[in-house]
Amino acid sequence: MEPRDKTPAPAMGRVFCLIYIMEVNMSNGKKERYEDSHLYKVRHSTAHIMASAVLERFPNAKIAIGPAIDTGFYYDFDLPRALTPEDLKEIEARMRKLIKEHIPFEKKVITAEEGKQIFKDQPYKLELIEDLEKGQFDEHGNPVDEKPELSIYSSGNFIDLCRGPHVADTMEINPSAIKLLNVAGAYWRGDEKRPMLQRIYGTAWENPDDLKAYLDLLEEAKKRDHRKLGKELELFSSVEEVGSGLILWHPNGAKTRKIIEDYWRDEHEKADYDFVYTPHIGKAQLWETSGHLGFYKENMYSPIDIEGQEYYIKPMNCPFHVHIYKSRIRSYRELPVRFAEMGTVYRYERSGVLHGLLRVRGFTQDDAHHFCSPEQMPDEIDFVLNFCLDMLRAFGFVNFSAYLSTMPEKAVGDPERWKDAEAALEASLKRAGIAYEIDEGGGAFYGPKIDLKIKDALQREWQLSTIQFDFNLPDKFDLTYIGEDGEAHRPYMIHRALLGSLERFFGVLIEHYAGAFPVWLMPVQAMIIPIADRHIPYADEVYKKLRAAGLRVKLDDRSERMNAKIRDAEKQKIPYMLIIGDQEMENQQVSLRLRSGENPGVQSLEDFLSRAKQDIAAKI
RNA sequence: GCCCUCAUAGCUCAGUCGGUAGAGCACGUUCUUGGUAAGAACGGGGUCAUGGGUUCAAAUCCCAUUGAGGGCUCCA
Repeated sequence: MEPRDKTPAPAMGRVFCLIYIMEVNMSNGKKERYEDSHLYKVRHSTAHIMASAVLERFPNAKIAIGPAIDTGFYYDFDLPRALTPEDLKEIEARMRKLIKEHIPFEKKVITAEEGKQIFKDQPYKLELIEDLEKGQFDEHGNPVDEKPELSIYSSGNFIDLCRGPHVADTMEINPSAIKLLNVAGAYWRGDEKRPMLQRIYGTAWENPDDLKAYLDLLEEAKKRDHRKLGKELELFSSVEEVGSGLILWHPNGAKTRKIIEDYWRDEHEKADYDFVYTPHIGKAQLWETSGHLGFYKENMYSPIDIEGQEYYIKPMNCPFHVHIYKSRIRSYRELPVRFAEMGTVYRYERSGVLHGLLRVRGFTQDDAHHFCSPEQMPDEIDFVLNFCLDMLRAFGFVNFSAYLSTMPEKAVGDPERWKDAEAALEASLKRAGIAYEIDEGGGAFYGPKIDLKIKDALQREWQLSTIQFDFNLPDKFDLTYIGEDGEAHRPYMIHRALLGSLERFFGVLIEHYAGAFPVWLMPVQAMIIPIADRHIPYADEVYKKLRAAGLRVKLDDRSERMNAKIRDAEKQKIPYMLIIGDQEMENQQVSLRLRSGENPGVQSLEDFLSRAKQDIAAKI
């Protein structure tokens, strides 16, 4: 099956942070851990300065925690009223003023008693002290082994319970390299049952140039936002009347989706997958057996009554594929069996988590289930991992990393099989040369897994693919194959999604290419632009020839100026513009302009076609 | 689901102190027939998200609902 912890909604993954800094380059060319870097101290210290500024403005504010994060820092406050953008400006101005006062940061080790006295008006700090006193949790609520030393840092009038480290003095903070970004709600200690605090996010860098580079990157990310481009390029929409998290694919998006699906199908065909189709609903009993009603019910929609029987809309495809496997006796000779399906599933997601194409309620997984013998398992993993990487590479993703999640405390299945499976997964990752981290105990209860992450053009990481073992469903559905020995054996089952879901994959694709997809994926590949009406008959001839040659081409015969037509085509990111005027008509040529603004110029139709075909074949 | 913010023409947005609406783009018509990123004129288009309330009067103030955005939580 594909229980809850496999696939959050649309697609196995989430956006990680914008720039994921693991290491920082130092002036001597060496690298150091981010947590040990000066920048980390700068950010953490800037968070304190911010808290100090907030307390000046709201003397009764209750302060919670304020760590450095990958691209800056935040601090959580309990305030008498909601913060406004004006407040942020004001706070930021005060911070600059404070920084320029060259305030030193001073550390002092204290006892819990002293701490309780110092923070007697700060309930959140008192709670932290009590937890630290018990030696159980650090300031982020993470469990700790030893009873830690309590320390406070003071900077000017501001005192905070803090482990540090900090800069020695605000001189080390460049007041022109900080900026407050936004306010958001955040639960105290991330617990939705506890009070909602106001979190101020800010960013801080070593110098104004770095700050500017970061803000530019945020700008660039905004420009690439798939929701914005989806509207501009008429790729998809979702409307209130239909329902949130439900996607309408418009003709342009549908065209690209079909190309993706066709390619996917061809590759699976070549790789010995068998395609299957399965229904959108299934009886309650099916989901009872699979365990979904036990473990996944909160993500499933209410049942439908059909002649007194309960049916559920499918949140996953696995039980259906399992039944196809089960439809007759299987021999070891036909293993591995691979069933693939673009399966559309529906999952309940809380309204607040929905996000464009990246987190939706109805989506199509590029799903498949492999059934193999234990002996075949290492090869099968190798195969599926490489198949996955090739698939992603075809769409222009070349940087990968992975998480390998191993057996959790609560797990089904024989620990020996877990070990085998984990070893096979790890060996495959090594052979494929993928950098991976091990998430110890992070596997699903039914099997270990590999989650693959890709890096996009802005170096943002996205998790799309997942390859998972399942020791649960073969047992639940009593799957067998007849071995050489004539006995029934339990097959291994792997499920995998390469693109994740078409919705999410398309969203990532849009952002990766900023809508300017490679030619083979573009809904419209070439726009023919006649300069004057008298060129339309020849332009139409060109149009027909290119269409006949298999190019997706359009003719712009509006009574507009050529410049306007070029502008519109560029805005639609159409790769080739073929301009046709008197010269071209006379010599049976076209004048080629690219969406990059490059102008290869006048050429024969044949030359253009062979160029286009080359680009399409090269997937550029 | 929770906190905050938002919802005005197909799109992007303006609309002051409460006095029943504007721009640009897009669209339509006409003119224009041009050489590598916006030619011109005219025109159509709005129950100001929905439902209540306050008020002589609501796009504007209040409440609820729906949807969206930034986060949190969930997903892991």
